[in-house]
Amino acid sequence: MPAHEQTATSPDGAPGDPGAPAPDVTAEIRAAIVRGDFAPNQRLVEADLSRQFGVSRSSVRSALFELTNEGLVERVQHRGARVRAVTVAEAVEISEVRMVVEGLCAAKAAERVTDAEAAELRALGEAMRAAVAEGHVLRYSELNAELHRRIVEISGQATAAAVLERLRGQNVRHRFRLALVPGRPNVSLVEHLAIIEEICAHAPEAAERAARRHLSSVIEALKAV
Amino acid sequence: MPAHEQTATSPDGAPGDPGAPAPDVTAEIRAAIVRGDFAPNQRLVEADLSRQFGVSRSSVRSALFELTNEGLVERVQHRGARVRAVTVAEAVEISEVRMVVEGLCAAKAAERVTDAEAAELRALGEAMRAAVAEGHVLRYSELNAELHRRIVEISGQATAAAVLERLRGQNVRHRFRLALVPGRPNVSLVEHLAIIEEICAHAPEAAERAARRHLSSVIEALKAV
DNA sequence: GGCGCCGGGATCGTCGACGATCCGTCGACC
DNA sequence: GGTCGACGGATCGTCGACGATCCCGGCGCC
Repeated sequence: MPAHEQTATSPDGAPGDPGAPAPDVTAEIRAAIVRGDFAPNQRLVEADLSRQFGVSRSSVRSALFELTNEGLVERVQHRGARVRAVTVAEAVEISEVRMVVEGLCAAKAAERVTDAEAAELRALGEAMRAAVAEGHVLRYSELNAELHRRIVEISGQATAAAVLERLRGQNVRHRFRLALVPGRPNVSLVEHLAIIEEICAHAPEAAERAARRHLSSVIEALKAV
Repeated sequence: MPAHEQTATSPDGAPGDPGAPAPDVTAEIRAAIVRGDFAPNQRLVEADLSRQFGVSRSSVRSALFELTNEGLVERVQHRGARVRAVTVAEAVEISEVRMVVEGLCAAKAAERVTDAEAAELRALGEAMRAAVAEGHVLRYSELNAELHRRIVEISGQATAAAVLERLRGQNVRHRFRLALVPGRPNVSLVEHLAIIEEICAHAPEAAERAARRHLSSVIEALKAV
């Protein structure tokens, strides 16, 4: 029955199976934007996307709303949606907010971290060190995201987590570019290790300072590009 | 032609004028929640709201989505929406995030504030002082919101502004209760004046500390209730 | 020749109906 | 008597169609 297989991810003109649990169009469009299939400032016409993904216009519409308040899409009344182009200035602003909120999370994490979690963080740090040593930029980037995510998790701040989640999605593009700057991973690594150490030492204020120092360095690097 | 007039605000069973520019249902529901017409945890059934406000279910649906990511409404797949009840613990979390973000804004405002804006802030401070002296709690509360908003505006941080806007909406209820604590306005007033002074003195770090001190005090007051 | 007005096309906002999913309840079986 | 499974009501998610709004181009007028 190979002929019956259906590529749920392929955006062809499939008739759309009414029985299927509606594959998440939001996720698909988001992925397409992050991946670069939809260029910045490209218009996103509801009817087109509707045909392209094989779902109704309502679904596309709702997806575009969701992506709008994730900050990936811009909408103007009666004038449609387009992929949001995040300028460097905006990326800096976003990172500034991230700086203070992640600082808060680092402080809270330092207060609440358990021994098991501390060990986990240290293991992450070692993995990052290894990735940098071996020049695995992509791997390092993943671990980076993982570390930030894990710290927020340990902090137990649901509100901050939601805020950061949204902010982070907006400058995936700039983040990419940043990881490729020569020498950048080394600087970044040291800062990350410092954050880990302060959290494991249950030093809230020092952890906050370390987190802010790190993001501050990210901001400088952003400005330099 | 007085008979043709239509009370756009009255949520009766009017047939709904298709020519009308669709009064913003989102705003109406939001107002109803903030005002207390819809109690916390009350179920918000799309069909009911649809009849109640005289718009189609799709419009109500879209409004509920918007309110959901403003944090005023909770939604569960296939199980409907209800008014979100913000616990004290959540209100504290929200205020903690506000603390660091408003701290950032205060610092940026201190860097960018012009003389005209400084004068405006000082005038606001005086108005607040007068309101407290005369016991105008409501007036003070309004000026309070105005001050915070203005500082963010001066800071020029659009991202931070958006984040704060959303956070602020979520604990309107708790904010109300707080203003009524005896002696609270006096404490709050002093802190506000300190923020204003540091901003006007172009002292970013001091301004950030003052803003954090203020929010920190708000958090303590929240916990005490 | 430049400016303002007006139609055509494209696109969005709104609507009511259909199918799918979930919860509560009743009945049967162990 | 307790537990499991099936039925029914309620509610949500999705769909395609209609009307409204906006931009773009051509035409007339100054």
